[in-house]
Amino acid sequence: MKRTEIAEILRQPQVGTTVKVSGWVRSFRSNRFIALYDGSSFNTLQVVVDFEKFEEEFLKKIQFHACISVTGQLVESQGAGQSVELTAEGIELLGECSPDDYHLQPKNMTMEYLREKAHFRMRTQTFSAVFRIRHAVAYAVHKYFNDRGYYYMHTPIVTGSDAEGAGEMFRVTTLDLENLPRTESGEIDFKEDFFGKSTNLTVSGQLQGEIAAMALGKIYTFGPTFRAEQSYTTRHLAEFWMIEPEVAFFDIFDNMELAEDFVKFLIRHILDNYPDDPGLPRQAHQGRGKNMKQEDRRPMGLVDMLRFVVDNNFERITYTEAVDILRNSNTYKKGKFKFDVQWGKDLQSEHERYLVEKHFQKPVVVRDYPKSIKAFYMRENDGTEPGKETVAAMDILFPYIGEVIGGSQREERHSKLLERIHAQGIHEEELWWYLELRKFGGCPHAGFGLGFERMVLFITGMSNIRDVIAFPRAAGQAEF
RNA sequence: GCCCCCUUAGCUCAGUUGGUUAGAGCGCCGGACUGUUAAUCCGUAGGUCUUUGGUUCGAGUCCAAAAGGGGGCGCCA
Repeated sequence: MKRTEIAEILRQPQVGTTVKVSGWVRSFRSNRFIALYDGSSFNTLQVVVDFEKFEEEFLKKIQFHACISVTGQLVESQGAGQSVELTAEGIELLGECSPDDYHLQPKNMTMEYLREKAHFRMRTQTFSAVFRIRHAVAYAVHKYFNDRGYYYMHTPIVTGSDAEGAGEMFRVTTLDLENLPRTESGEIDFKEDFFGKSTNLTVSGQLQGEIAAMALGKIYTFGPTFRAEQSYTTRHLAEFWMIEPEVAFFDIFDNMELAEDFVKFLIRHILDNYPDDPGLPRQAHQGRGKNMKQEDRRPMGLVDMLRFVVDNNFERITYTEAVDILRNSNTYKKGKFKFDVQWGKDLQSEHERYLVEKHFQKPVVVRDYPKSIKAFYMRENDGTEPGKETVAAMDILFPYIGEVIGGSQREERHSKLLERIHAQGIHEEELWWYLELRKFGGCPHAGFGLGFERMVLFITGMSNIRDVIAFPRAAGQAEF
């Protein structure tokens, strides 16, 4: 007999029919009621067992997270809590799960404990919900761009450029580390390496994305990204997924509009299509308050906060305005910021959090940052005071998770770009192709990067980014 | 890279100013019950207090180092 997924049974219960379901045991109550889930739904199907029909020894093996197949008749439930249930006629034990040495238990376990048991944590209600939502957000990303005529580009994972402008890179090599080939002058001879040159894992698909935008007009990338930073925070990973749209003829304002609309679409997609799933992460989200300092607690429930973000316009300010707001704040005047606020210095997390959580109490888009603190490819703004040059960069700051998007209008003027490449000590030969884009049929364009896991973190209300990716890679951590 | 915190039963935790035999809840195991919703009730077992070294008459408790974990900062998405 062919098995039916639990989601299908719950969606359109055919009372009176005989069905076969397969799944894992979430609980076995009263030696009579099995709560069975198979991943197709957030909900379980109640299987009713007449214990006199089965061997006692057999029923004892139906334990927490054991895997079984059940054949039986769907009937209307006599109990409260579910409308239909399955009367078990035959049960097949597919996989035992002895609680003696099994890692999980039907009780609250800490996120830290489950992180160490990543091969089982998706079986919990919280993590299965998180990964269903993760899927849904990924789907929404593609839907959003596809519906608007964007093309999905696959940019390379291995890059020969070490000037992508976004942090430390992981080296990719097939050289024998015990016996490195050397040039006459004693340096490592990368001509002997697999690609005939030094290569790394990508830190951004943006530069190649720009190539595509200069031909296809509107593109986006969505792929793995690698940064070898020693970041020990709840919002950094060494391997994460990033979405990077790049659009020809866009300026910084078009870019901000796209970013806001896009992010709201993602959240709305989850609110509209997954009304059940946010439930458990929401509990996690509110429960986390227990060990938190008062000032760090979230005042709103998760769904309320998601609605709030979707229903309000993001606040838009310039970097210069942000500095003014911060310097005029009571927090600043009382000397309560750890770091000084000064035009020309980058905003610190505490400053961003003040703007978002205290001052505006909604997502904030900050633009026009000082040229000196931003990447070489960002377009220099016209008409700024000498010494106060800015670039058309923008960051979108969210409550609790900070920067979720970073983007800019790109410098499309060849001479300006070359100037900045030189000023930052980058070898222009590295970027010859990037420079040529400005020489031959270039145009104004803009784009941004959205940290996928940060978005999922925000939407699920989880508190550590390592809990929204199945197998987190971070400094000192690559198990599973 | 810098700073802080944690490590006691399978899990989550308590353990007073250093003082006899280290406790609880849940889980496991055994039993009872059988229309339950993390079922309930009764009972049993379960600990080299992360490791190493030190202080002390005496260390789960104090000190130092190591290992593992968590958090903050920086870097950013």
